[in-house]
Amino acid sequence: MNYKETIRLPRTGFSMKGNLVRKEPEILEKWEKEDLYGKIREARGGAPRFILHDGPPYANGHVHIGTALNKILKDFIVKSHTMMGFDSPFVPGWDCHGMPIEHRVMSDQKETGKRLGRKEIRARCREYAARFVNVQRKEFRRLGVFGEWDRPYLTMNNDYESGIVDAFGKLVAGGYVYQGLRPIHWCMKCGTALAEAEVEYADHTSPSIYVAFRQHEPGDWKDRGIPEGVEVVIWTTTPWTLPANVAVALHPQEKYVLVASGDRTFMVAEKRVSAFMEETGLEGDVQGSPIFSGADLEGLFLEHPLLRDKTSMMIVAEHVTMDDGTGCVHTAPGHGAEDFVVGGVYGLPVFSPVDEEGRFTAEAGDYAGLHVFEANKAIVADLKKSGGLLNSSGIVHSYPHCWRCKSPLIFRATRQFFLGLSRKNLKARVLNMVDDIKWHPGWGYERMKNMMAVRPDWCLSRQRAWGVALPVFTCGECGEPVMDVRVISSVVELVRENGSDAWFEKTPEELFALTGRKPECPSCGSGNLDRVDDILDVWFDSSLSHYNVLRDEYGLERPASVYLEATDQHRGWFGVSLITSEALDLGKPVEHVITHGLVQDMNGRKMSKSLGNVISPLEIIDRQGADILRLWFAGVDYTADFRADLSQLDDAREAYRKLRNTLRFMLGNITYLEDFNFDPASLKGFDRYAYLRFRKLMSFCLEEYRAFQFHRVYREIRNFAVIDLSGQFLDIRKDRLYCGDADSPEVLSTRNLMTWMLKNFIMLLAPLIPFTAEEAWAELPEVIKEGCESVHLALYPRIKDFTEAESAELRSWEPYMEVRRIVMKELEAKRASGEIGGGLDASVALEVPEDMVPSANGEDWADFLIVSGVETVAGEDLSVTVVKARGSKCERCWKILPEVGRLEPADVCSRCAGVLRKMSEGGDE
RNA sequence: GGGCCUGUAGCUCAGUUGGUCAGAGCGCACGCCUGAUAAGCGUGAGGUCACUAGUUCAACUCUAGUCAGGCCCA
Repeated sequence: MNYKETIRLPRTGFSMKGNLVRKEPEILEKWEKEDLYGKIREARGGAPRFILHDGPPYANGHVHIGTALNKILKDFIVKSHTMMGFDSPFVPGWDCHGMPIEHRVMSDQKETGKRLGRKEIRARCREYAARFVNVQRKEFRRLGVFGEWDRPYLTMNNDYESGIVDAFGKLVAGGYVYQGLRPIHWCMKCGTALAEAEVEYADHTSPSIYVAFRQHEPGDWKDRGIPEGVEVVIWTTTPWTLPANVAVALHPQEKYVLVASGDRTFMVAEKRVSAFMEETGLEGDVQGSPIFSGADLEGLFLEHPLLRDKTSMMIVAEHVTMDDGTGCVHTAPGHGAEDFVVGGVYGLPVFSPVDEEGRFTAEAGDYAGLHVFEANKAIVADLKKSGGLLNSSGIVHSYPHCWRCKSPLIFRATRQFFLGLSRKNLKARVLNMVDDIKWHPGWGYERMKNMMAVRPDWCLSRQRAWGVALPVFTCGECGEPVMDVRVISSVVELVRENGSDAWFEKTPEELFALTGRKPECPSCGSGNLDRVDDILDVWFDSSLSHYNVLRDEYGLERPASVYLEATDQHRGWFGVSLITSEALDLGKPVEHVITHGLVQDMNGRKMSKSLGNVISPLEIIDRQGADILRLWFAGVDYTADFRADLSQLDDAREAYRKLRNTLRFMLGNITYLEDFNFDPASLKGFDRYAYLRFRKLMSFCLEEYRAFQFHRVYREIRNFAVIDLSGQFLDIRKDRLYCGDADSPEVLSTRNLMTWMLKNFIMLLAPLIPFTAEEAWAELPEVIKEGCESVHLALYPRIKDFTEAESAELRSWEPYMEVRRIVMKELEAKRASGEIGGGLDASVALEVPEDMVPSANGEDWADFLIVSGVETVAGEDLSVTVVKARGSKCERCWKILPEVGRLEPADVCSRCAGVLRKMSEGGDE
């Protein structure tokens, strides 16, 4: 007879196939329709706060794998902490200003051939940024990330811009802001500064000259053992920068030698001697001694080759190479980026006597009025006359050009506004703040300390259009900067009402009129002020998110609990945020800073379109679903760089399938649950083991969620599903759940235990795979959901630590599990020899220690081993004998037992006969 | 060149303060089951812990260096 109808097979609407691509959008829609996020906020109102403050991604392009990883990790934290009982709001943000967007807009404009004004450019940039905020918002939501998507913070919003101006005013008032010179790429034809992204490199023919510098104060040189009359030789391709020369840089460790040629003696790097003599055509002898290192010469002075009243200092710098030139590098801080940096170290003046059109100013003496490239000839001629010129030729090399007009660029020092890190001991204060923040992983501390310590003053001004206007003036008479705190305060209001555009629409008179005054230069008293039309560095924008966003208006407060960004943000957002927070005297902006690695391809290379190795998260979502992507990310240790390969996605999918099937099986079995009444104390046998194991899993996972170690959560959950549930508990308990007496305490307590585990298991999964967890939650009977309509509203239970007795109890299972392993091997051996098929074909004879004879730690031995029968005897050594089970197969539970055939009905075992009898009496099922 | 980081089975990860720590899951191979079935169960084969040299009675675990790779600077 077929007894299938008399057993409780799993039944559930939770399908085996995920169908995530179809289901996830439906769940998303439901969440939004029912305002789940709002309900979570409401439910956690008044709970302890846990604020993850979002570092703003750039509003350009689609979400790529790196931004997806970042937001998903953030979501893991927010969701897990929400379920741990914290009020954990998430306000996403976007960085909207800056070069990349302006560059895109300008490129589009270049194609149309139209030249746009600033107002138009800004409007188009705003439109562009807004478009991609919308694109990315939709994509982030689709990833299952919860947050205030309808009320994000945008750095281009009036409030935010206004806050930037406000903060800038406070920094001015605090004395942190100063004007100084700094060399930048400059297009003489367009008369504008260029950002790095606007520079194109192309071949260009430049002069190539070798110039000898004479000793200044030869006595000082002699004191260091250098003969009088030795000349130091430099090589340059920009003769016109020689008037701005203030130093000659040597490499500190490289060797420098003397070369006697005719009646002169030159000094060059040992490694460059032959190239130097070959190119200049000079003949001479390299002297074996003396030999100097660059460091030996530091601090000596040379005569300036062109300007009689100036000198040039001997300095050392690591950027000096032995690849070209003489190893002695002409240094003009006004005309080179590296020169500027090393000049800063020595406190050298930034001299740059060149105007916007590339003509020398009066400061250049005889060269005044000459265009710099024309001046090359005059300078070469003068050097020749003075004897300083050793050789002059030409060189074709890669040279920076303007992306717009294609003409060659120069480096030119311009007046810029800086945040002085040495003002009021700011850097030291920030370094102290670093001590006060917790860094995850711990080495983030060292990295931040080291980076902050060598950080130069922060150049805040940019000669661009798309950003927040720098609210300052310069005096038209004396040229001094005018940073008027009262005007800035008024501009704060102006910008709050009208955005930063308003600055550009008003004259200095109008701007001063906001304070009821007339323009006046505090230095010279002139009323003739020029509005500075620079914008602020975009890093300044994002650095102020703590100031603009961690406040009531967003339902947040400072300090935030956590910042979480990729490791490149140590110098970036983390660093600049600390600086402004300290400079504004606000204390630390955050308690914990977490960093994750960058996503690379399988070979550790950066993903880029040109390499064709890009993995798109959107494609994965479209084909597999967001939960698969999330599970993939959950499995990796994000503290290291993440080498992403599509093959790993197969593993994530496999893990998902296993988790899903395990959920499905349990859901299918609790269909028969009537009352949820879970009492751990009433559990018996193997149920106790499963219970203790699950408790251990829970406390482990909650601890790891607290420590932001998601890959450990993932590993434990996955192993638990594979080993403890699928391989052990569910396999062992299948017989009881299917065939046992429905009213028996064994069935009821096992079913309650399983229900309890299932509910908590879904909750553990919820932060990682929020869609699937929600889908499973919906299948749970109302009685056990305790009124939570969504799993994301549920709270993790408090899990008690193990008592000594419980630890001992769990340990007491080890020998039994060992017996089980050995029996499995024996069963396998019998299977291989064809004696048995399934485990129920077998009966096992065990020789075990005396205390193991009565039962498997309170569990029925046969059930524990999933065989038809077990006989135990006490023995010294463990021994396992597997034989074919004797008796007949019970047609209901499929065990082979001797009593089958002797009862009524004749084809079932005694347990099943009893159950059948009861069923027919009770009439149920 | 500097600061910081990474390198354990094909893949993703465990391996507290040096001594049964060379492990897990997946994948793979082989087999079983057919009442979780485009499921489920079992068994098995895979690593000289990037490399080299030290310290030590003992090193994946400590020290130094090398190689490969990453981020940020220069």
